[in-house]
Amino acid sequence: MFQPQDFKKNALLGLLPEEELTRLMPHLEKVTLKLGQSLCESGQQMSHVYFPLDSIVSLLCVMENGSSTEIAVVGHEGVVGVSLFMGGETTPSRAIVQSAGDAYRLKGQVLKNEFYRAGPMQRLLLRYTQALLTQMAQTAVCNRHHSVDQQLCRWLLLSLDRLTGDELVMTQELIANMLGVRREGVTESAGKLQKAGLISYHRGHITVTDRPGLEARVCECYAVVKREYDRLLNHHHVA
Amino acid sequence: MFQPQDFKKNALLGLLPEEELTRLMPHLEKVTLKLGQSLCESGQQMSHVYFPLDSIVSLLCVMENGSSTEIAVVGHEGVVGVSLFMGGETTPSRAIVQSAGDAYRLKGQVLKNEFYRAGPMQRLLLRYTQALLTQMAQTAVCNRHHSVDQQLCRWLLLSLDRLTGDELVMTQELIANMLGVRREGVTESAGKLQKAGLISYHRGHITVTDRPGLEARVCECYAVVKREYDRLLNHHHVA
DNA sequence: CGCCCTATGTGCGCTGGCGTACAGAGTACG
DNA sequence: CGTACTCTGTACGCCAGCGCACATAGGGCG
Repeated sequence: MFQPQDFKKNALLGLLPEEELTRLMPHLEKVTLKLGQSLCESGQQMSHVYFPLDSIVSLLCVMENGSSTEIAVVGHEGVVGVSLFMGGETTPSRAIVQSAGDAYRLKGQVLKNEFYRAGPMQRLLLRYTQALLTQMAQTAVCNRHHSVDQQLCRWLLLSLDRLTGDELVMTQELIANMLGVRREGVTESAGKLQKAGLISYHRGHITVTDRPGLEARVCECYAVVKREYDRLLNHHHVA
Repeated sequence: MFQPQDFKKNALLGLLPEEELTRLMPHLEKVTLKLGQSLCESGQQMSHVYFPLDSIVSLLCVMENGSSTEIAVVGHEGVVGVSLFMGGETTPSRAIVQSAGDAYRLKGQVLKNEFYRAGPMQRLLLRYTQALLTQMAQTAVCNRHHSVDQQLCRWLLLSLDRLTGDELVMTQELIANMLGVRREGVTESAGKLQKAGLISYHRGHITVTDRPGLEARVCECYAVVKREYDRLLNHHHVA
């Protein structure tokens, strides 16, 4: 069954001109990503790149002692595996599925062939990579200067933007791993948000009940990143 | 006077095949960068990209309240202005000269023309951008998990790698701005390093006297980044 | 139903880094 | 040569987040 609108659930695929998308379609393979699944271990070569539809993937930087920090998050607006077309083939970071869902994947070689045509796909992927750069930079600043409270808000909003509903399936333990803080710290911050009536959660399920409230409480980092994504990835730029 | 070896002080230019370098030469303009000079303000379009020779440029993320954090550092191994060829034209970060010295610069349009030939220059710049990604990611983790002591070591080593001598012209105040910490924190950490005999400093001049000592004390972040730069930017990859 | 495992809540002492304030010491410059 | 400014040292209280320990509670599953 031919479903063009299905591809377009991913913003990058959706921004491709018809010609490019048609060329790629035969190679796009739909897969379901499970919570916690690893798409890429540190330093490992990826066989495919992934275009999430309703799934969310976290890029993590893991340290020798095992503690980790999320450096960026990828959802339907992006692609996992930029190192393949950037030429490095591998990266020192891990890619973990943070929210289960579907994605299209493409064999690395197919993507590279398309990329090296130096057409719309290349321009699009490079713009996306720049957005990713901004996200990482802002994450670095946020880690330095902002409280766990604010970072939790940022994280929730970033996730929400990449989901269809308003519920996240995610334990506080996992959030703590993402943010690189203690689980107890997340418990405390989440408790505040719940008391303030912004979210309600229960054993691994978080429901955002007052998104504007979250936005009022989040640090500027969220808006900076969002603005940059909007600027870099809209239809004006893909002639 | 024709001085091919001069260009090659910058690793990226040095890795270019003769043909590409020859094509660019007429457009490469040598400039002297002064300490504290701004090459790019947040959100501003750059007219040129800069290939540092013996100068060092810091990429900073500035926040609304004015406090800032260095997210990456660029020296003779790289180029300032990746957003020009990545397609975004601007970035939300600032580029400030951290150590005075020379650089070659290239008009934005000339670089883009070369980039869109999709030849060795493009591959090289993309590999460099990936290295930059790694540096930012590692900076984010380091900000989260490591002490000011360790971060100061990392910062000193990163700077040292990009200088010819073993002396940095840099006040503790400026270092604090880079690391996004208090000036007093830097004073304290630098004092420890001096007592340990690793560095000696005096009113804006820091001399590294025991580099192996610094390397023994630095966190893993330094090595991760260095390894990735070495891997991505060596002559094997530019066929 | 009862057991166990997982998720969350809470409390405690500790410490690193913050904000602030101020004191000495170099250095530039009139 | 003296003054003004910059750079560095030090001290104090404060607090966010850490590490640890342990208490509850929900849910799955035999």
